[in-house]
Amino acid sequence: LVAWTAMLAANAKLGHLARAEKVFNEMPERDVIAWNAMLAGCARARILSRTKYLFDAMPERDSVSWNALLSAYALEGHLELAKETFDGMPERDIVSWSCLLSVYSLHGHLERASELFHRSPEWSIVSYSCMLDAFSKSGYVDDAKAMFNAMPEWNLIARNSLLDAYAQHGEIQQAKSFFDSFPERDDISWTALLNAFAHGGQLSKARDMLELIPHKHEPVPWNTILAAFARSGRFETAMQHLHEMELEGIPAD
RNA sequence: CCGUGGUUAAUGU
Repeated sequence: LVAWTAMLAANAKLGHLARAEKVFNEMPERDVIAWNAMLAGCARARILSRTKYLFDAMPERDSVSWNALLSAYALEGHLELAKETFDGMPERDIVSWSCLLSVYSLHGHLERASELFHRSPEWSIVSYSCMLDAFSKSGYVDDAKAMFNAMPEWNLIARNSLLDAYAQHGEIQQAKSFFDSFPERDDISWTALLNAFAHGGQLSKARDMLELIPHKHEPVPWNTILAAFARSGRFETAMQHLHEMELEGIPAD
């Protein structure tokens, strides 16, 4: 059962919904975790009707099922349905709270996010990260930083979030020294750093930094620079950059 | 106290 569910979840995660459903249908038995995996697959594929249908058809539901449904509504931008789901849950765990918080954060509702954060019975690293993003999105870099400092522990996502806050506001020095202090970095860290230089008016420096990225052929950092050239009205440079991308074998998507 | 685990929540164009 564990192996079947792992297969199911892997297919669902890769977006192979049909294969996931095939596994689900062929499984000799299904427990609530298998149902939840199938539910999450539909949610990720953004087939809301199927997600809701599965949810209603499940023989039993736990908080993971409810959280998956909440998350499905959030993905589709149905804030009210997400809220109704949250309110209608028989019990709310720490993920339920951070899930609804993420909905408000992602959609830029700082007031609602803040209210929910303070009403939460407990905070996880995700709750803090969501609030950090909510502040950052609304332009409150200092509050984002305060939220970061208030966290009991930090991971790469939290660090990337604050780095992105600096980057979005073009605070190059802050971003640079913060980036240098990271115990580990991923492509998102690098992209955020590029963005700091791009938004801080040092576009050619940002371009040069593409060469320093460990995974040089990730398309997102290149697209970031391309977008920055376009925003600044340097269309000739943008076209040249696009040509360089072709030469590097980076597909323009 | 720490680590691990078949399903759900947070970061870049």
